[in-house]
Amino acid sequence: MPRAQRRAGARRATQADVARLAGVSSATVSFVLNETSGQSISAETRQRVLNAVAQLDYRPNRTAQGLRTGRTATIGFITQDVDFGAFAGSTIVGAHEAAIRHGSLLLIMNTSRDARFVWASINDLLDRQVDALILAVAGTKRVELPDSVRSVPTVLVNCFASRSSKPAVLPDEVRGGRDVTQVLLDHGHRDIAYLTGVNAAWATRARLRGFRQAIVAAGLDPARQTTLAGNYKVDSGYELTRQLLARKPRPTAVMCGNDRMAVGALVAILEAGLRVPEDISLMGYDDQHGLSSDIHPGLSTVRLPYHAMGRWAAEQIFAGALEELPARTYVPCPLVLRESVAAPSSRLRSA
Amino acid sequence: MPRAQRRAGARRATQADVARLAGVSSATVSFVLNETSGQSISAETRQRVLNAVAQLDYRPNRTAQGLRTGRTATIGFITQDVDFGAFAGSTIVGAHEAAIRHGSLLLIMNTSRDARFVWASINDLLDRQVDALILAVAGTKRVELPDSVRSVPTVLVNCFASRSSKPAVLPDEVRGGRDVTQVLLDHGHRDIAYLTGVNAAWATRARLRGFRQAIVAAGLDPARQTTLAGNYKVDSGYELTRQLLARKPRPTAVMCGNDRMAVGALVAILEAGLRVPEDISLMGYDDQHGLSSDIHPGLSTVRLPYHAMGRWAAEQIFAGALEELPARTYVPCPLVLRESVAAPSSRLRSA
DNA sequence: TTGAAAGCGCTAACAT
DNA sequence: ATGTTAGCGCTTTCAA
Repeated sequence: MPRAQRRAGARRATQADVARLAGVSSATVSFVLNETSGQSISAETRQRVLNAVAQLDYRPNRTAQGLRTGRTATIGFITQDVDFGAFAGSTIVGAHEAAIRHGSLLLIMNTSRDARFVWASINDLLDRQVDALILAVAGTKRVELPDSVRSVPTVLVNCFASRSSKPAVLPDEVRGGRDVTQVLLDHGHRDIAYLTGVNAAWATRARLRGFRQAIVAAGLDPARQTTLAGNYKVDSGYELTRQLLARKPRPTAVMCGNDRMAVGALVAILEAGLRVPEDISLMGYDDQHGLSSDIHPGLSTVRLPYHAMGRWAAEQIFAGALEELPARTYVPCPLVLRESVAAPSSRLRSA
Repeated sequence: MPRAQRRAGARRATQADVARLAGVSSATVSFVLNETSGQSISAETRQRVLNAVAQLDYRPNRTAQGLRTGRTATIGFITQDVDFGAFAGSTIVGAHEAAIRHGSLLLIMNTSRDARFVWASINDLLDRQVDALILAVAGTKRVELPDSVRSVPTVLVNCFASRSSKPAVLPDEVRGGRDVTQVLLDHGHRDIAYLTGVNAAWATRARLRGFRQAIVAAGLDPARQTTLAGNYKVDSGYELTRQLLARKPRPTAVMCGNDRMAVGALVAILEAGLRVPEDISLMGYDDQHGLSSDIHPGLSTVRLPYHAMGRWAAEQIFAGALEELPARTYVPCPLVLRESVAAPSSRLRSA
């Protein structure tokens, strides 16, 4: 019973232990275990080694391997997300999946927004000899990188660097905004109100651009569509929608900067005695877990490709051709259609 | 200019490089940098070393240190959370904060629910010589641990092990349920409906126990209070509340298994032309980010201490007295009071 | 087909 | 007060 042999606290078996038990050299053990190419080991020796490995419950010390080979099979993952919202979580999981598939793990560093802390984190990670770095930032923005990353494969997620040539992956927010608008247009809406998120944000502006593109493409005048500036919170969706409902004619569809604002909008609409989507169509943005899918009626929205971006970042690292990547790669935000959109009601259209 | 000297891809300076430049032995460099006790270094030598370090931008290779000292300053963190809901995220951040404070990092492994994968993950982490393990599980449950963890400091978060003596930290759900109920009782409610979550869950049963304790302590009969079984989704809160509103007299307060159910309840209440909290008081559970705080009116709820549990787990590891800990430690779930609770309206009371 | 030996970058006991 | 040296556990030339 191999397990029974090892008492609590007993030292792990080393390669030397295996070699001794198998009556071979430590090099041979290494050759067998790594199936080193260019080395032929007799079937018999091989079996003896394998038996010894099993008997001692031997597992190579990855730290020692790392020191020797210079590869630690570890990717440093830096986030600036204060509380690991959906963003960092999904991005990590995406990167993690790809990493695992290639036998690597993620060494995670959650840092504040202060650039100095980010730099310190990067250096901490490099001290631990990570093979590559992924830097993920919650709100899309520009970042500064220290010189020390120059020699380390690095991918930026949801951010882009000033003067570095590190490839970045970003959500295609322009297309996201366009797609959301198009859904509404396709249903026959011609009077669409857009309640945007925080104006200063990169994403907000990109989505608004997409909105205008779709409106123009439909032969309508963007200036005649209502756009109101909100702040991505439920309350602002609620307040702005109340304003909207007081107008006449009121819009037949409301597009929100995110799902939370859409929840606020929904409450305001219900309070006014109206129904979604019969009286007013509603679209969110984010596909926030536990919100858009569970609300009544199910909220049509667009998913931010956090998971896909995380996975992409890790995959590029393993593909090993970071230099050939464009400075920015855009990942589409898939539409998630549920029940909150319908054709405008004729009653409202004539109102 | 130290930085300019290092071209891209240039090899990192090693301790030997520093020693050479400072004209001392590599041991001296180590003594200076680690402030090794029992070693006295002349101020002058010390300064020479420090200058060389600065000039070469030297940073010790933590992998090599780890191999030598047997300590990697890394904690393995295992989660079974498929998509890193609020749980894993907050728990990681809590553990991360404590880890950072002690100079350690988190090596993260996200795994499926299958016990074999958990075991494999644990072993992967041990191969990388992590100093300790934290195993965190999303839905409170029992877990099985492999023998290999016996010699490694381990803390369980939100789960407990069968035959191992690893300390566990869990949310005090009984008290949470009791506290929520007490808030309602304190406001004068005597007819409280409890829409529970999934019945099979440990948390659901614990909260229900707390509910009953509070009801009994208030001198009321638990059998006369309505409890309806839901499933933690928005829809079930919506449906059950509709059933509730059809009854007469209808309850003056609704307690929900979680915040998402409370959102469903809110929608049903609004649809029925009633208001929260004027006509009906509402309480959630979880304090789900982006939901409870942003909804209108703000949802009174209880916070699951994910962050606190994660931090606690890491702190115990650094405190280094895991054996002295009780098998289970319960962390309180703080009340978060907002606007969704008021005294029952007299109109309803007499109805 | 296998073994001996050097060495990855560091720490720590032991010399001097 | 500082240097020498022996490893930590592994990979990988080179030799046999």
